[in-house]
Amino acid sequence: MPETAKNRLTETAIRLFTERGLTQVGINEIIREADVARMSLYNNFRSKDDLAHAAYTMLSQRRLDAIDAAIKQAADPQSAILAIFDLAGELACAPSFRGCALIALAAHTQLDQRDLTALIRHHKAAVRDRFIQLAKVHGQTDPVLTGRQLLALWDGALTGASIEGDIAPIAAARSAAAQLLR
Amino acid sequence: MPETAKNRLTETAIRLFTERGLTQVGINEIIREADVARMSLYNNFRSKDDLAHAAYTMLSQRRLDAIDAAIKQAADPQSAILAIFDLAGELACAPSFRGCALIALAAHTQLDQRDLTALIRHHKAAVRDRFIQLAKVHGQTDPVLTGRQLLALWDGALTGASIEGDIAPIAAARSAAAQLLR
DNA sequence: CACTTTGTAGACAGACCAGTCTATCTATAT
DNA sequence: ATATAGATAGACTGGTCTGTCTACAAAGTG
Repeated sequence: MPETAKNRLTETAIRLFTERGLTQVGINEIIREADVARMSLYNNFRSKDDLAHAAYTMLSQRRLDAIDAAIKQAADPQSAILAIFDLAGELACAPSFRGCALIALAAHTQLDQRDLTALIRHHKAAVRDRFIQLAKVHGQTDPVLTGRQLLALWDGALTGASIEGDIAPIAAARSAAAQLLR
Repeated sequence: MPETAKNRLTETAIRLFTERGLTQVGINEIIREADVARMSLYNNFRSKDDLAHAAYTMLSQRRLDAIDAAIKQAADPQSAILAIFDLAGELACAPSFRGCALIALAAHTQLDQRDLTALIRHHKAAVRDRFIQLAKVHGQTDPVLTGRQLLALWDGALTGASIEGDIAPIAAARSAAAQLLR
């Protein structure tokens, strides 16, 4: 990936938005941190929301890629599901961890920001579909229900770990996932 | 409760902060909706953060009171836990439902707002303690772990319902709670 | 009546915000 | 050599934000 102004902007936006949230980061800070001129932002993106859409899209894709990589490495569906929760544990170990950035984004978006709302829904649906698929292969009688249960545990684990500043909620959610698969 | 300016401010702040989040509501809107003069805010509260602290404290207490009422009405620990998830379902039916206001607050607070951060932690610890107590009375071998699992389901349920605009995540979390208690 | 409390209306300061515009610079490709 | 495309710095507009200040009004209490 070349070091273009556009890429520096997107990467910086991902980092700052993840750390503090969409509405708590101004474009002045973004262009300063990205070491880019103000007009380079508006030549590459229509608006701050447009940059946010690009940044959160990339963020979502990377998170899904990490989940898919964890699934691929696992020997069976059950260990794949547990590996996904281990991934949450790794994320939570970063000092700047502030929970799931997409959940935080949901708390920052207004109802009229349809594109961002759709992005959040799409991301959560994608994670849910992976859980459902794994539950199905694992032989659950109602894989859709189990998938939804696992997603609730996942979201609750990341949220709880962020609030408490501890990975105990993730460990608990992981064990609950294992119990649900028995 | 008398109709003082202070009470109108607190109630209005609770409503607006719950609907849109701390940083998305300005004091101009609050004083307009509360039908109160600007100085009545600053005569009763030191700052916007001070008003927020009062509003979210009351909000947290009301949520805990509702949980305690649901517990009291239930015949046994298991049905008490399920009743708490039914409470989530009722909350999610409100047209202005936007998920757990304390989780949203966590997404809006900066690291230097210690009072608000402590309030969020305290609230989640209080909910967790109720789950732990119920798990204990229900005879779980590791009630602290079960309590943490139930809290993760609760947080994930409210978050999921808010994002999807549907109570399916709450129903799934409720069924997962029932499974964990078996 | 005098005094205090509580509230009101609105101007104002100082900071920050997103987004526009201009003028200049630089590299590359023709 | 020149044209083009991308980048830069920074002024500027119009708006919003929190918080302060002043001057005034109503209402209860001694």
